[in-house]
Amino acid sequence: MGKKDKMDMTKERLLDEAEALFAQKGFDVVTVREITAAAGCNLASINYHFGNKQNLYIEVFRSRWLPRVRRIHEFFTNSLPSQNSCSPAAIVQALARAFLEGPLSDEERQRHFRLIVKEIANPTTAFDHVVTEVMRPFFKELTGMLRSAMPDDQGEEQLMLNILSIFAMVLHFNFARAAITRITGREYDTDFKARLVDHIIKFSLEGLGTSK
Amino acid sequence: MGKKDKMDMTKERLLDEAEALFAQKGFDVVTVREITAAAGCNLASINYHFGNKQNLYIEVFRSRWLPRVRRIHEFFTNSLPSQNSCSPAAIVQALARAFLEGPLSDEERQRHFRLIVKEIANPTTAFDHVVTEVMRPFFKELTGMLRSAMPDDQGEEQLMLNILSIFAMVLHFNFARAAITRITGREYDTDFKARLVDHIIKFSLEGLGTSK
DNA sequence: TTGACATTGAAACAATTGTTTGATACAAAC
DNA sequence: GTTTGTATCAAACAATTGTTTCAATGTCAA
Repeated sequence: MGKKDKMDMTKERLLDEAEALFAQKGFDVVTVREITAAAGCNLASINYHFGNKQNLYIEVFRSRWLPRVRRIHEFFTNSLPSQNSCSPAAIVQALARAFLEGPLSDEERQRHFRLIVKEIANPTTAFDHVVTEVMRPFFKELTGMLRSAMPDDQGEEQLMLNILSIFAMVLHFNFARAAITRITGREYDTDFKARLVDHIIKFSLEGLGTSK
Repeated sequence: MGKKDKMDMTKERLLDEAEALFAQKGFDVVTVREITAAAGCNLASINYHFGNKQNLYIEVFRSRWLPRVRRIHEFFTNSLPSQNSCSPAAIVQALARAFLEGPLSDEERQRHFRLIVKEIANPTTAFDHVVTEVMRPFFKELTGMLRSAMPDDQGEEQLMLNILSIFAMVLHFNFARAAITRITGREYDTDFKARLVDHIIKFSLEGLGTSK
């Protein structure tokens, strides 16, 4: 095994373990000792490969989060019946499915949403990249699609609120797992998750007010 | 001014400033030096009055968060047209109004939701109290009300998901302020907030599927 | 006024944090 | 085989953390 490979392996392991821990506990709670121990490498390796802890965090978003959301977007686009002029129902369904049962594994999805929810709660510099590179463009794309799809033309603000509401539910049911389980007594088993997807799609569609 | 008053003042100030800071930054990021400085008292006062930092956090929930959610609940009950057998629309409207334009000031509300969202994201022992004392009972009450109010009797699970979805939106639009502003470019001014209340009520009602 | 008690204050404490250092191991280039 | 450069390692670093200590202060009861 070449030296280059070994270095890459360490770097990749660090990114993987760091993302998992950051998503689970948040940036400040996780220690570099925790990450390096999980990655099975030396304490100094984070500073060697990434400069400092903050840069590692940024790099997690750049090399893990962004590619993943691009995969989701691709899945969404491919799920649409036709490239332009779909029904609102088709758009919402493709959207919810892409995020909830798209290309991500269950563990991946949980990591993905927990990470971004922490950023939404307390935005850091990482959020700037995410907003400008992914969120704002995707948001514009969606409003454009929905505007031409909705029968009665709603205002820009109404469209915006509708999309935000759909994302609100997708985010909520993913990041509030533990709480929902404790409040309702319902476990997040395969059954319940499938039920959730159906519910979110149905609730969102009705919420749009175009399902009738 | 008596000694007792002064002591109470310090304790109250500590609780106020602690809640504001915990809501803003989260438990681990906030330092006891930050809190005591904001409260204008000595570094040791937290340990003197509350034993340790963790107890202060618990006490914030007991003496600030719980009373506030009881006020909201009272507001909700009083807003209902009649004590039993209301329409789903009336229930949802009273619910959303109680949380979004109820007895809480705007700043209070933001603190309130940011605090509980952090607990939902990463539950501590404080969450146990909240779940058993407030959430689960309120949840049961709501399902009971809605069950008898809904025309077609939906399953327990369906009712549960509907209520969770409403809370998902209430929580989301309160805690994701900064993110929403950055994504959409829309400020959280009086206008927008009023618009939000209307939207959440409408979206939720449609989502319930009983507005037709 | 005196003594007991509760609160505040400044300083120090031990533990943990992210980061830096210099030695070591090792693969590729000459 | 020597040199060069990179990655890893144990150890130490300076800074910050929550907590403790003990003297000083002020209040109320006797």
